[in-house]
Amino acid sequence: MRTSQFPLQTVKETPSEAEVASHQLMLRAGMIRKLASGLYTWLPLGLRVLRKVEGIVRDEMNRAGALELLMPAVQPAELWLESGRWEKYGPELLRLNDRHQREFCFGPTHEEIITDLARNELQSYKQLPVNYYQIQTKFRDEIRPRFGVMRAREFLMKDAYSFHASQDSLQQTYDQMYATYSRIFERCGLMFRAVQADTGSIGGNASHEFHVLADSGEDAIAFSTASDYAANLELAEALVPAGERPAPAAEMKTVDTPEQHSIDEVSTFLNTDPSSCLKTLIVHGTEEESLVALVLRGDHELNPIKAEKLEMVAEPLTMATDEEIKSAIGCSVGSIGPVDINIPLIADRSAAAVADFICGANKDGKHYTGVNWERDLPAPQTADLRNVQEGDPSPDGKGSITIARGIEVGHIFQLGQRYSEAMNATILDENGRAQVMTMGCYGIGVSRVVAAAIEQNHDEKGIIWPAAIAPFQVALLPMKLNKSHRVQEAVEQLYNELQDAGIDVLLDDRDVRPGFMFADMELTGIPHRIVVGERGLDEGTVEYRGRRETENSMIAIDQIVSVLRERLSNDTT
RNA sequence: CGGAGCGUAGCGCAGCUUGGUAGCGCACCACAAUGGGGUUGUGGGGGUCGAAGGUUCGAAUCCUUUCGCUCCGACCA
Repeated sequence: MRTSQFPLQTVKETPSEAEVASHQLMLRAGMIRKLASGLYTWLPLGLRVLRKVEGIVRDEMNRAGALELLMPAVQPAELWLESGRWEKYGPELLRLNDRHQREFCFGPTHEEIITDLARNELQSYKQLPVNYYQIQTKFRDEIRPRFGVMRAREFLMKDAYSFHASQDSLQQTYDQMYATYSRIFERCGLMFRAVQADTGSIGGNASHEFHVLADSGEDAIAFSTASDYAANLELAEALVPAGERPAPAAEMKTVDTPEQHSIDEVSTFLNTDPSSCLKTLIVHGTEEESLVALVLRGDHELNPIKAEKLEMVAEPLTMATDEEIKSAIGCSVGSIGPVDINIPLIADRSAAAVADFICGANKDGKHYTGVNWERDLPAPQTADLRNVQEGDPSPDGKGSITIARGIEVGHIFQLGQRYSEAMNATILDENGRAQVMTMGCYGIGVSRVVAAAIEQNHDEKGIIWPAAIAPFQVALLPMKLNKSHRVQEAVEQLYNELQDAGIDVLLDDRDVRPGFMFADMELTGIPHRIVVGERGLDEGTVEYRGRRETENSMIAIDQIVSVLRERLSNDTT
């Protein structure tokens, strides 16, 4: 391809709307343009990358024996009513009416459609297992679209759904998809981790998320230093602290703590450590107008997912308002404590293991010190309520926790019979009896992978593509193209040779100054660059530089194609 | 949806407080010079100032309404 035929729509200035690196760079490099909130046009340069990711995904899915199909993006309401999700899915579902006022939605996912297909197409256990997939545009009316195509409303997704006669069979396909996903992200040249995940609203048994590791990622992931344990922070268990709670050593006293509200303020004021303070959070309970007190160690953070799984606690988790707290407990937020509190109380397991602690006295401006469970107040009901922290023991008993950030690009689920049962998707088993099928589902955010790749691989000059998904593998830059016949001849010949070698090459034949070309090629992230100029030609060489390198190397012009071919084959493995 | 902010040329912004010819940089077009890290000069094209209504002799500017977008909190590939 030549830049004269493939214009680079690059811009020097960063559009003000873009917050994160990938969004800024995708706009600046001319990969995408925004049409409206959460809606993007993929320009030719961006589409080349999207198609390459898509190609890898398709290739690996096919290799795993999955069958590609294509379902409609617009779906009739009936099926969603049948599964119960027409009500449940809420405002994120874009609903439409046709000219006859029949109700439809634009598909945010396709469980209903595929289950409907399966119940019609599949009659016998002999047809199982099957794994159908598609690569298709989805729409989710996100509350807050953000970060360009990272969290767009319309996005490209690969979604797969498998059907089984047994849990064993599901487990086999699940394991195979786990391996397939690993291969896909490896081939994309990305650093990623598979982590245990919450099954969330979709429900089901096992679930893993695949995260591209990047400091700007929205999710926190807990890893073990000594094993392959990895879990979403939402899910990672904080273990019961080892050892007995120390015996009380101090007298319980009331102290004045004027204007000291936060744990930091109180612990600094009393010259102690946050870990010896307990904080008490008041949340709404399941019962009408009821409140529940959650007690955590001062240096720990509440995990809302864990909290809202408690029977007593309302889902979704909401904090009580200042007024509710004032009227129920009689003090303001900064002075609440577990002693003599008049609402149900649940303590985090770590908080229950602290002796001689400091806590609010349920009177403004007062705290207690030297408080002890069982002596000064009853031993609490306990639960795992907190986020794990760096340095906590790993839940699998091996090593300790480190925390990294990631971007969720894939998610695999064992759905079980959630949809097949609701929609009566059955097959006949060996005994001729109807049996509800067991399902799995497997998603990859194809357009998000593109953004995540940039988030993980960029520098101050621009994008640095992994070779397998780069829009072009090699940039060919002639110096003084319009002034030098020698350069012209050499570069044309090289261009043809590279193309004949099956290399994706972009020849910059614009009449622009070299600095302009360099800047554009670096911004658009083309991994390999060749400069052809008079200087080199005198010696029979061209200049080569990899996108991550800072120095040129001179390579004989008759060697360059084989050198490149070798580097590219190393890149893609 | 709640809170904050912004809408002026394709992009980045000034002008608004104190009403009076709509500006700057980048990009774009033409010519010339330049030609190995976003070069320079000269000349040029492009804006119903988000929209509607009001106040006024006169509104980008003041008032009201409305739409859109971005950011901070609850969803997910």
